[in-house]
Amino acid sequence: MDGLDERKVKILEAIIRMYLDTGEPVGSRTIAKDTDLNLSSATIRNEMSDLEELGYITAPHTSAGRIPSDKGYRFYVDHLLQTKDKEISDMKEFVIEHTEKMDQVLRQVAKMLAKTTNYATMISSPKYSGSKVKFIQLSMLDETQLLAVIVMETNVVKNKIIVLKQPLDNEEVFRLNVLLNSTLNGLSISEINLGMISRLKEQAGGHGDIIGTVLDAVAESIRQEEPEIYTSGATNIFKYPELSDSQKASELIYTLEEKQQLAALVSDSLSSEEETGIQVYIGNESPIQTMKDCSVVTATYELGEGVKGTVGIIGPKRMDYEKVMDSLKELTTQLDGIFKKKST
Amino acid sequence: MDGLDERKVKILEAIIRMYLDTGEPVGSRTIAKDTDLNLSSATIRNEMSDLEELGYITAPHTSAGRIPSDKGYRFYVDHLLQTKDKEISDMKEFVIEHTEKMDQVLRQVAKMLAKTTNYATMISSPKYSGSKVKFIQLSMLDETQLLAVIVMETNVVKNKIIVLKQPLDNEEVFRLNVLLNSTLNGLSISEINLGMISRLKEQAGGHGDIIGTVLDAVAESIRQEEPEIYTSGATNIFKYPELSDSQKASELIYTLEEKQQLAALVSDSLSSEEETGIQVYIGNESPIQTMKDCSVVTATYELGEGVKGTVGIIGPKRMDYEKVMDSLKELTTQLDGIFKKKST
DNA sequence: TGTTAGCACTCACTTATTAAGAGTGCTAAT
DNA sequence: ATTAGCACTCTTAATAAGTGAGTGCTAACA
Repeated sequence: MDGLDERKVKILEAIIRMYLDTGEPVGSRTIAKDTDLNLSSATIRNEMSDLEELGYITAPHTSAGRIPSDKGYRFYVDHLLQTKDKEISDMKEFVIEHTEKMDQVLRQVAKMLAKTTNYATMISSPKYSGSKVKFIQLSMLDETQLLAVIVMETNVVKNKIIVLKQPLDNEEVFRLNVLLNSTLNGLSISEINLGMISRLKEQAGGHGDIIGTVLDAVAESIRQEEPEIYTSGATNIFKYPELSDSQKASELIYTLEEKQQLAALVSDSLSSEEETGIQVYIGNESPIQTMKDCSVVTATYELGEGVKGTVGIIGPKRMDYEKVMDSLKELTTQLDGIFKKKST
Repeated sequence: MDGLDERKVKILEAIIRMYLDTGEPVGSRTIAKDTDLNLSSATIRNEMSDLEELGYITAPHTSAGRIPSDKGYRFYVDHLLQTKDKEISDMKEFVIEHTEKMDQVLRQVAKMLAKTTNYATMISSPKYSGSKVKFIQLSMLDETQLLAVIVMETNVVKNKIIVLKQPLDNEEVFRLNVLLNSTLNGLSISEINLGMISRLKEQAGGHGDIIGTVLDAVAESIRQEEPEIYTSGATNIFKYPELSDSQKASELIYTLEEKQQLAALVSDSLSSEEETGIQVYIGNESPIQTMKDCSVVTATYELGEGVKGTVGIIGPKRMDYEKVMDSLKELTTQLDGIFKKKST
């Protein structure tokens, strides 16, 4: 197993466990005492020396204990950590009442997660990639304003107010409504092609510009827009001395506040084909430079038919991986519940 | 003038100006040199001693220079600062296409402002207090789902999906639409009373529950909901050493992240009857405890007919009040432009 | 009487020195 | 192979000394 005998593994695990707990480098004596190996500190030292040579641990300076390296953490996560594999409930059905409501749920989720884990958190809104048009309706608000309401199959509702140069009478509005619905119903954006658009405009008889604007709104609703990302608990990083010096904290919080860079994390996480949907980035494994001193654990949640989003936890490398991964699994199932309730 | 002769005022001003610039306590020699008073440092010292006694400045310790006290800053803002009074454009007309779009504009504004000022910023979404119903429309999405679209006079659009036990036929939907529009059109929430509601339900003939849900949605649209607050540039506070120790930074950023407490600031600022709409909170004058080491400058923007919001800048006490106040004035006029453009 | 030069004094901040402690690596004995 | 012992290293905390900016006071001056 990667050049490690059983004893080395035990020692490595002990080192990591302790370090996770205290955040302090751990020395040979501590290990000798707190482990059931019944070895002297000297022996442990020898083993530690080996482990260092193999790259699993490093010493911050000559006479401190050792701390896990990225490789060490990686080993821990991959081999040592066996989470109690809770059954992941299959979430299939869901209805979303409102995009706005969705907002609040996600915000709340991020907040709760931050509070319970004591780490910084992020959550991306689900990506409605292949979503289809369910219903379109135009109505005149007053002489110059036309309201377009577009409902997608996922029940995402989009509104757009179009300012007209001259009013449309009721009959025309009705005609356009029929035209739009009969043509676009059940189509996803990839199925709406140029030919169809020009045909539509033609049939609209002089109101081609309106059709154009409406179609733009439709496109906007369906488009692979970069998903919204919500963060919370940024200030939790101050709880970990190794991250809270002015420089690092500032950078970190900035990336959390700006959100933009987090998109890389989201798409990376979404594109991965992990069975469990959980992904762990340790230090430089993360696509985000400013997080090189952190670990990031992400999970994918899925609300049926390819509608996916990402939840993530950002903390120090010595984060409690076990707890975090469990929380995330738990959460994904809870999300199911939340969205189901929203549909009634 | 508050027990200050002209010379004292000049010295006080010099102290504040310098301190704003450097963030360091300023001593008598510096003043003696950098001022056109042609006095020796000893004289300045005497005057400074007086100023300290009067409470305008304090010494952080025996042998440092002096820094302005809250009272000193207050004097500066009230008497010494005469901003070039740019004409505040009267913003009357406006149209808002989308609540969602609104989001983005506000977010963007906060961001820009943070970038140009190098302080943390916040902006509250406008409060549509007395807004009236312009248009209501119900439509069936499928057998069980009814979509209610509510448009307010400010062009805020609200959607609500109502799940039905049994389908409504087109005729009934039409009837309900007419009923709702003819009854509610042009009314604000305070004008929709219980009598009207029960009458409506009665006329709805068996669909009272639907009316109820729709009315709830209407109420939700108009309600004095606490406005959304957007913040940006939280990490700017790290640029000011006096705010960036772990403890203070954490607290500050937390209040910015949580937003909730900022509501106090918004309502305080909105309720004030300052002529210019600009409000300055120095240190403990702010309603928010965690900002006792900061100053906050807020401005009210108004988009016609009592629709108001607040923009704020949060920085160290030694913030560049002049620049900040100008920026805010400038911004309020710009906001006008932005919202006007959105309407075309 | 207001202003100024001079001087002793204070106090934060910097740098150097020292001491203590934790931990390692190596060697020699078991 | 394991372990005890010991010299060595390096961080951290504590202490000391020096520096310099700045003050407050006093006495002289215009």
